[in-house]
Order: sequence, then structure tokens, then C-alpha cells
Amino acid sequence: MMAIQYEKCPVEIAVDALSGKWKVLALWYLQHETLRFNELQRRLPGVSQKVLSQQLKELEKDGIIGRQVFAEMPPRVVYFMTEKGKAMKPILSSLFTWGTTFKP
Amino acid sequence: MMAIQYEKCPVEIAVDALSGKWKVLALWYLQHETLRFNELQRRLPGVSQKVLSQQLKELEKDGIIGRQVFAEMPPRVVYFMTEKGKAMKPILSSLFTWGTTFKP
DNA sequence: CAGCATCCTATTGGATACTG
DNA sequence: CAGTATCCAATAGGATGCTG
Repeated sequence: MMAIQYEKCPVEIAVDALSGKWKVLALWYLQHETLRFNELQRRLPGVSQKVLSQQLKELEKDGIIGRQVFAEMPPRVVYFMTEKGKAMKPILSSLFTWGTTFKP
Repeated sequence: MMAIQYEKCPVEIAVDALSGKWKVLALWYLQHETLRFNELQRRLPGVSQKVLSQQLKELEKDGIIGRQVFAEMPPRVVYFMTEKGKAMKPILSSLFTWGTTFKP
């Protein structure tokens, strides 16, 4: 695989960080709430555990969300937006506005 | 294939309309200019003709861009944003802002 | 020039079963 | 509860060649 030689445009950087079927929607629900894994999964009807955990891991790696583990039994893990993630709120709300305006 | 039973959230509607590797970037370049097929392709290094024409067709079908054909030789085809597409400008600029802020 | 058709590969995501 | 591991199907996208 060849490394990409040209400088990526900022739009591409944001698009790449959000690529994945459930990422934007997950962020939408994490905007105002800290949520556990299961709570998030219930809000995304159709997502499998594998894919949800995978996409959350990518968002975490990109610094967009954080993850906190409580050493309890049964285990509790919560996800929340970082500052870098909160900076995406204008993206989320403009998507929402457009979707609301042009809903079929 | 089963039809989806629940009402899609507006965010999903917008995300679906933009899903496709090159759509957002193509819209970015169509924001202020009307562009020919080749001009667009040159601005998206790496896209194949097949995929570009396919994604433009989807954007057209969704009413986000328009397409005008000039009966000339050689043929000229231009693409431009519709009003529905122009309503996406806040999405594009918020993506750009985030990408600029958190560029690696 | 602006594409379509064909073929092929890589990636994504879903189903299922299992675990600390 | 919050995942992993494995397997599989569907889709997206790239390469190439051809055409009005």
C-alpha cells in the first residue's frame, strides 16, 4: 500500500474521522449525555456489538470520545465526548438542520 | 430485503445523502463554482471515472446537485449545486473548521 | 469529453458463539 | 455487562477497455 503523498484538505480529515456507518449517530447521542455501551447500542437499532465496539474504539483513538471503566461487578463502562468531540457539535447540528428541512 | 420500520432521525437522512467516499469533497468544490466532469475529477485525486460518475448521479438523484448538458462537440457537461445542495454549506464549513482546528 | 460496461479486490458490517 | 473471536455476505470502489 502506497502512502498518500499530497496534503489532505481539512474537509477530508473531518470526513475520514466520521467515516463508519454508526459514528455520527453515536456522537449525536453522546452530545449531552455520558452513556454506557448498552445504552448506546439501544439507541442505534441494528448495530452489532462488534461494529459498535469497533467504531467506538476508532473514535476514542482519534480523541473524539473518551472511555471510562468502573471496576465493578457487573462491569460498567461509559463513553463521553472529549473537547475535540464537542468541537464537532456544529457539524452534528448542521446535519440535523439539513435533515429536518429536507426530510422526505 | 426488509423495509426499515422506524422513522429515521434527521441526522441519519443527511448522513445517508453524503455517504460515499467522494461526495462531500465534490460538494466542497462545487460550492462556489460550476464545474465540468473533468474539472471535478482533477480536483479529486484518486477517484475513478466510474465512481465519480456514480456518486454524482446519486447526488443528482437526491436533488443536491444539478447537471446540464451542452449539445456540443466535444460534449460539455456541467455540475452545480441546487438550493437543496446550497443548504449543505453549513455542514461543509463546519467540517472544514473542525478539520482545520485538529489537523495533525 | 464524458461517460458506460466489465471484472476484480478490499473493506465494511452483520450473525453467532463465547468470556472475564 | 461489555466486550472478543470467527466466519460470512454485501457493498464500495479501483483498473481497464470501449463509445457517441
